[in-house]
Amino acid sequence: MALKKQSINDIAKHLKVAKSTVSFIINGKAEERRISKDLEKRVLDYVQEVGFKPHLLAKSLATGKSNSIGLIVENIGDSFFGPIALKIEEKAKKSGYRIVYSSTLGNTEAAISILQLFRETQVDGFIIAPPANMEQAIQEVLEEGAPVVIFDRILQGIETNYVGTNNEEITYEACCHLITQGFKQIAFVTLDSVQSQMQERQAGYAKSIEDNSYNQYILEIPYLEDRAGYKQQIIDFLQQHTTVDAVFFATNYLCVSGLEALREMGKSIPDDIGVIVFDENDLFKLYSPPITAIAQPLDALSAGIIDTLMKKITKKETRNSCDRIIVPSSLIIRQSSIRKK
Amino acid sequence: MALKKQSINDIAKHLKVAKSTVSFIINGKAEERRISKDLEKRVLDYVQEVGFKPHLLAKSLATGKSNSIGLIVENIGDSFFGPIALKIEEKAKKSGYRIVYSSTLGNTEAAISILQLFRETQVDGFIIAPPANMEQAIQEVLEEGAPVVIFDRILQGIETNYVGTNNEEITYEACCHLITQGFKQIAFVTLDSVQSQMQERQAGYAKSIEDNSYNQYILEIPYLEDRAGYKQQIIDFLQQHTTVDAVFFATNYLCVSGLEALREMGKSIPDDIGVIVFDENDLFKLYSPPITAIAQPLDALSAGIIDTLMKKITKKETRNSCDRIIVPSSLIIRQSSIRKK
DNA sequence: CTGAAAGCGCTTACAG
DNA sequence: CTGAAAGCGCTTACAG
Repeated sequence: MALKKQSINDIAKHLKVAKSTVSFIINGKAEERRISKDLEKRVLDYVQEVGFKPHLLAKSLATGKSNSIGLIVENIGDSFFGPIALKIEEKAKKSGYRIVYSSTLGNTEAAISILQLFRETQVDGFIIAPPANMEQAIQEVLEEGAPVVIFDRILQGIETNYVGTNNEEITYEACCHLITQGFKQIAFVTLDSVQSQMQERQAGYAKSIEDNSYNQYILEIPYLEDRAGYKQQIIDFLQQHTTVDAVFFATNYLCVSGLEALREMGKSIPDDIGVIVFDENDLFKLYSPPITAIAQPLDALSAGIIDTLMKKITKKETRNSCDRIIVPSSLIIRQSSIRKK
Repeated sequence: MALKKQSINDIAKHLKVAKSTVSFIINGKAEERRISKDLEKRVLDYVQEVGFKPHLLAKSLATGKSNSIGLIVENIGDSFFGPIALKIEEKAKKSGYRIVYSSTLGNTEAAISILQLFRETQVDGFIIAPPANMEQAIQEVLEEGAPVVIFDRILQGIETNYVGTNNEEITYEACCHLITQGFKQIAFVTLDSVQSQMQERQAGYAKSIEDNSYNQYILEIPYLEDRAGYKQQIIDFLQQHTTVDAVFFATNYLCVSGLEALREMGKSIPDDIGVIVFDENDLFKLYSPPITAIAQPLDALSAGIIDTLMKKITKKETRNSCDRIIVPSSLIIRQSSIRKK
């Protein structure tokens, strides 16, 4: 039953044909190479019989293609990156590509070494949600000619494909919604981060506040691997700014900690304080009261990502064409941001 | 700046030494091979200068090792599998291994084809949360001598390493807790699945009910890719069994749908109905009221998984030794299962 | 102390 | 219509 692994060589020997012939037949080039139907069938039958599996590594070495894509996200366990990784994988599979993934946890050095590793293993393309300061490392990859698609956040100064959402506009819209509801002292809780998506969200917030000549209350928290730490900083901040009557959380996990903080402080939503969060998940939907959330279109994003990458991988497009795809998010208004009359 | 890719051959030529010598030096075997410090330095310096990166695919082909591990989970976007994948990745990285992952979405055929693909790409080992009927496919992998660790659910009849939790005991404990609190008509909402972990959980439930001569109310739902469908089935079930006063949800996503169902039905927790869920996440912790949950020890599980696999990969242990590691979960009692006096 | 050579399993011009 | 040969980039006995 358990036959020893067969190589293309073994097959060729057994059948007394050249291994090049076997190779052509296996790869469906029998016709093109004008190999006789007879021989083709003999080879195919035997291949079937011994359960021959080509050695993909060897194939990759010979062809220079690995049929794999390197996916670098911040945290595969996160409620944004996890589901999007799943969708990317599904779509990649349809094109015959597999995914090699890794989480950076926001650490630039980790991200760079992952990138190196992926380069060394000859992935055919990269999908990256880059932490700060990865410009140069990614530039090197680009110079080697490998296609890369950046998503979620963009990097200044490097020419590559990008898929993201309308962070600034949708945040502006969300904050205006709060203002319309009568909230006046709106805080913005974000990461201490130069990442573009965070900056854009903050810009949207700032604009809405300025439009109405209100005050800005901004809490910037350093990225922590241990999320428990966020809660205390949010509590401290809210205790310092007691007039704040609404909070916009710029990421899902900041909001999770924020909800814990508000609960611990005994604040009631939305009576004491209104809440909106960027990103959507089960928790926000089912929380009491349900939390108004900005939902990114995971399907459209992942489709944009994989389609762009595939186009670059297969078409060998002219180097300088870079796609920028912006898919709009939607504001899902729930009780947490509705002022009772 | 952008130097063309150097191979070991280019280096050897440039330095006018044999490529074997370069290879030995790069792999730190200079001493062992008694290569002169002088030559070693010359080579190392040049390697540094041109930024040589070894071609890992070629290396793998030559050595037969890929330094990669295939990880097959049910759903990378899930609140159990996502975080555990992250931890596995972190630990694997420390041992110099990278992870190639894929989600099965509970589909056996998908799982088998993933397994095939991973075999063809010569991963050094497998970590699998198998759907039903994968025994044979996994058996074939084992016969090739590749180490595999099964987790979350076990497969009957195949001899391999397994890491899991004490599903039956902890479910029994959780149900007894409900009973102690005075709940008498306890329902068990589970998947229509032969997977061992689901069976074990159900056995724990059944035992607790039998111990007290109560009635069993069991709802078995087929695994759906679209989780929205669960909610209606739970509503229907509860409407048929109006005497049910507590529900045990056997997976996190069943509970998410269950909470939606209860909300839609206007049932109040725990006054109308008590709730316990297998698996822990932010939602359960922050729900109103907080949901009593069984928390699997993600750190211990992932450590068990990766340690076992590494042991098998590196030590080339005698084939027949199979580790079975059971790490106990803990019951986190919260308001959803506490009867008000 | 160092190098020439065979080999890992495949592909693909090239020649007949 | 089919095969011999070189090559992908590395490792590792083996020989000197």
